[in-house]
Amino acid sequence: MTSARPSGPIRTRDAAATRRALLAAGRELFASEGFDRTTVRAVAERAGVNQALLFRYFGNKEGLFAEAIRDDALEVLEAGPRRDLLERTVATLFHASSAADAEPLLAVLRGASSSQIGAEVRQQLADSYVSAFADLVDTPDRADAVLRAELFLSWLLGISLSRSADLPGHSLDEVAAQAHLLRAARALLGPLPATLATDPPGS
Amino acid sequence: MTSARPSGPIRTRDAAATRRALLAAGRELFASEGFDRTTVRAVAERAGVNQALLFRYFGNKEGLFAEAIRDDALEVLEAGPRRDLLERTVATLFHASSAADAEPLLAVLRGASSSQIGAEVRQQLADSYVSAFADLVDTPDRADAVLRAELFLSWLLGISLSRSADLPGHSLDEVAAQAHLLRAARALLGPLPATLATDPPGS
DNA sequence: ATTATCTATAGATCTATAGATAATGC
DNA sequence: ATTATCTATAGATCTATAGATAATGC
Repeated sequence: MTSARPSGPIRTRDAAATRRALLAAGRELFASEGFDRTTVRAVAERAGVNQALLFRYFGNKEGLFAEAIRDDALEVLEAGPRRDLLERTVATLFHASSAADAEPLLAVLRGASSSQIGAEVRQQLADSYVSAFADLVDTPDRADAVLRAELFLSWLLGISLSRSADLPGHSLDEVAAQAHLLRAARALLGPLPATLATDPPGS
Repeated sequence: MTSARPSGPIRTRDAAATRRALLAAGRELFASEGFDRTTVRAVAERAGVNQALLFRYFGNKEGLFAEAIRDDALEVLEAGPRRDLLERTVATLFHASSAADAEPLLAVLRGASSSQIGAEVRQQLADSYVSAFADLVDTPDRADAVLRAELFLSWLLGISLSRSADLPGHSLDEVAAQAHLLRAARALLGPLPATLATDPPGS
């Protein structure tokens, strides 16, 4: 018998391990390739299991996607105090290559390319992020706060796509990019400048 | 607009008109569906021509895509003074539904989902936009200006995707969204605030 | 006996091509 | 005669399923 290893031998009958391997492989591929360009055979191959098992355990490709992004897509959201959410999210997005932590977030974002895939789960996750970002906006107008948060989430989506496609912007100074993104995000989510605010600057 | 055929049916032998119809149909579908989810049969059907003609005139699907986005993708860039580029681009993006003017821009952006499709043409167009946006940045550091412009283009991509998918953000107040986007874009592309600006390197 | 895994393949696309048909030009 | 258009289909995927095989539990 082989001694137990971290990623474990999959051939041995172990339904739970097979499920986990498929979920992990799915998350990786969905994050880097998007839903459409990820094939079930590629997921199964990466997981080291027969592709028929994907259907046995998840019904279909969309079932795997939904479960893969549901599991821990809120990880970033709950990885620290809400105060640091902006900085933490940006850092996660830009460090996707070094750590696998961003995969659920990326998978959610990239799933957006396929309009009807995992709609309810994806919508729910996107709403969670939008709601959390909206909480950072200091305004009594909730609709406005949500609008700004949605614009920010769109930005994260665009950046993640640009980096995985070969559009410009994937190979540049990441530290500077983070700084610029954070600065603009604060302008987006922060208080309106006095010239645009409803009441004029009193002092 | 969906089936507007200028002069008579396409059945009449007219290679030029057939080409134009395929290009127009391709632009529309590539803009709204992206490259992957657009089928050659759907393009041909929308153009009202036999699908075999697409291959006759453009070689393959990618050939159609490349020619479709090359034709007038720089339209927005050249539709007015560079001074107004930011405002004009944002307005074009948000008014995509009312006018077909944004289709080339959207097609370029959405083509980003498929990493290798029309790579050279797409890269060239993206570079044109990035370069134009970078020109708006008032800094002697060209690399930094390009970086900021790339982040902005990524934002446009994310917004266009969010609006065509069912992610949140597609049905909200567009006037307010434009205002927020412009404000944050100015923070991104504009001069750095004094607190963050450092001494010029090597001064 | 149960069920995790594997083999083999159906069925549905989708891109692309070969060759037939038919409308124009000479 | 040339060539734009159409028919029919090849060939390559890809998702999904039915049923065989083999490892575990009772």
